[in-house]
Amino acid sequence: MSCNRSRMLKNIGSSNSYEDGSELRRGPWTLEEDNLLIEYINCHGEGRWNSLAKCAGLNRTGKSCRLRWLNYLKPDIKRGNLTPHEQLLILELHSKWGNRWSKIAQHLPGRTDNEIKNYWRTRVQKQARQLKVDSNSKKFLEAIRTYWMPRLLEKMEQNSSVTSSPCSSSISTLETQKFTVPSPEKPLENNSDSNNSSAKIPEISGDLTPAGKIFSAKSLEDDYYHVDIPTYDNMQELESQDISISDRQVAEVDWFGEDLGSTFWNTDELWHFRKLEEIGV
DNA sequence: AATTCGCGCAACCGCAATGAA
DNA sequence: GTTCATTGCGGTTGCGCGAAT
Repeated sequence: MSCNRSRMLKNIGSSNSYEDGSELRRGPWTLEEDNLLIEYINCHGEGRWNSLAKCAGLNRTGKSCRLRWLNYLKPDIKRGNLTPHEQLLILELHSKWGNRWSKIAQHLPGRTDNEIKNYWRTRVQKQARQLKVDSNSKKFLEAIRTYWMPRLLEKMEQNSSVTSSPCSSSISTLETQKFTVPSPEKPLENNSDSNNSSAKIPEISGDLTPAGKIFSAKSLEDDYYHVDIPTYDNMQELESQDISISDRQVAEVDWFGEDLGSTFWNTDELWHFRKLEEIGV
């Protein structure tokens, strides 16, 4: 929800009472409250949220102040839609750690655990519902690996070719050359044949850029294919590369104008996926 | 034009972990 | 060692908005 939209909310929040009789506010934050919180933290720093709430003149719980600051007001919060790169990272890290939102968020600078959690619930679980499978099931993970991730990599390639950065285009070429996207015509053969390596996310070897390292993957023969989880350090290294800049640029020009979430599974893919289920793959 | 419905997201809640007194 | 306050985390709720009917 945008800041403006937040302020447009008609509900100005309910309230409970403090022991001293003053009102304890709940619900959406007002512009005035935001300003009070920002000014106070700018002067005194964050932490000790309960006393902060009182000293700042906010009739809010410390918890509420902390949440508002961390999820919305903090200066380094990145607003806007998640880039394909970030989405891919979320999918990867979730397959490794599950619902450890805060841990996942640590690897996406500027993104909050709440945002990632919301993304998972609204976008990813929506895909699972469409496929009529549990979002934690092996089948769904397989579908993510087979369809979703290659699409994200395609998107990354498209984005980087638009911006035509030498660095970013080389990265995406490196990745997508080896990443076989099942064609709508022949996905069953590829996916059902365990000896056919074209259905696998292949091992990426050689000298990789930071982005390439992040997404280097082993064969899908493992239940859960391995990815090198980026450390915060190489995320920062990545942030300094052209690829991340171009990602951001693309995001800013409404990359999500096309609803990525709802367009991942076209009719053919859904049909093939259900066929895979029928034959017990 | 009015109503319904689903989605996205900010905010809240409960619980566990941590640390100070 | 115990109690209490604070912090952090994951799950859930509720509301505005826009699309569909």
